Amino acid sequence: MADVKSGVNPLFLREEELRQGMELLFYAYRDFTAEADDMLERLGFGRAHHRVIYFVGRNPSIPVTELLSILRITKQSLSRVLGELVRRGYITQRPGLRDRRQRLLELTPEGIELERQLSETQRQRVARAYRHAGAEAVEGFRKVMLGMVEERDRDKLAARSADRPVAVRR
Amino acid sequence: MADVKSGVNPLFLREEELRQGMELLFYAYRDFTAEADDMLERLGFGRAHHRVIYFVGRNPSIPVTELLSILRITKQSLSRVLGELVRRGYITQRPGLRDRRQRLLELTPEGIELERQLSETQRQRVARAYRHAGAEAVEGFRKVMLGMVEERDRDKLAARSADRPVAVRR
DNA sequence: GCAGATATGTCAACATGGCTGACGTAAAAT
DNA sequence: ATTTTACGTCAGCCATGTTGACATATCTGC
Repeated sequence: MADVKSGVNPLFLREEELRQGMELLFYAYRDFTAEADDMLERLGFGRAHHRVIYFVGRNPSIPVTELLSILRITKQSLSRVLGELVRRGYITQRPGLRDRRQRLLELTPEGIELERQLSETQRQRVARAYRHAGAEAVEGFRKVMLGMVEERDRDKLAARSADRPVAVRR
Repeated sequence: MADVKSGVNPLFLREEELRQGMELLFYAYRDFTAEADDMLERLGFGRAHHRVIYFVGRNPSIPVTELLSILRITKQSLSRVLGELVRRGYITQRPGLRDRRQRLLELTPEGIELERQLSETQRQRVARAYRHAGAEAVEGFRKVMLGMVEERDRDKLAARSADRPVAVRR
């Protein structure tokens, strides 16, 4: 009775369902990044620069180590792109007050403007998808996506929907 | 009365909501790929090899051009990884019957086994996220993700959930 | 049947962005 | 006083993306 063709096989359906989810991740990420990549190329930057600009803009005064733990790359890889962004005037570094070993990162006004432009198409893409799918679907999207993320990063992300400061840095 | 702190500003909330969605994409993709990348490295392959193996396994007898249109890379980039996979016995090529210019790609038994191993952790991650979020959330996830994908690829993906062959190739 | 388009492959050269390992300095923590 | 931490830097390697040019086989349209 293992009738594969009729789809009564729950294992087959499950596998198919999971593969569809995997593919959605691939396709969505592919298209999510494509437009910003074009813009970056015209500026002589790459996707790595965008990630740094994005997360510095999102976490003003972030120390280097924390940025590394978000990006999950080595400090050498980061310092290459970070150095360019600092030299070209998009990011500034200042020593931490409590811990003067730290270099706290901030976007300059130019950095803020660049971040805004770069993320604009991406925000629009997400906005469009949210609008078409509806509020309930968005809740489901968040739940599932959060479940894909490593546990140690979940709180940080889940907190984002609340209307309160997520972290306090001085 | 533009009280930013109290969150009554709908623009602020919307922006925050969208940025959270963007970050979910980044974090989920980062963690979705990490485990398989480790396994690939041990085999002397990279993520690009995985993508090729995955989509060839998913679309048996796929011609090269179609694979290129899925991956959105140049044929030179593809031919490098594809060549290695063919040489190392994970993929076979055979001429198309209707169009003998085509090289239709198939996984060998070794390729099927490798694909299974590589995707196993990813399937588990998706399965876990689906299980914890529930069926309704999964529907929402699908809707939103589909809305992020370029329109021309949506049909192909949406059809996947149905229990019928998606394409017929000979 | 010929001309042009298409599917594929290949070569050379280059850029981006990962990685490792080694080493150095300043400041904090014990 | 020593060790640990935060950060930076140098040199070099590898994977994977790019462009442009060119070759071959085959298909399609007139």
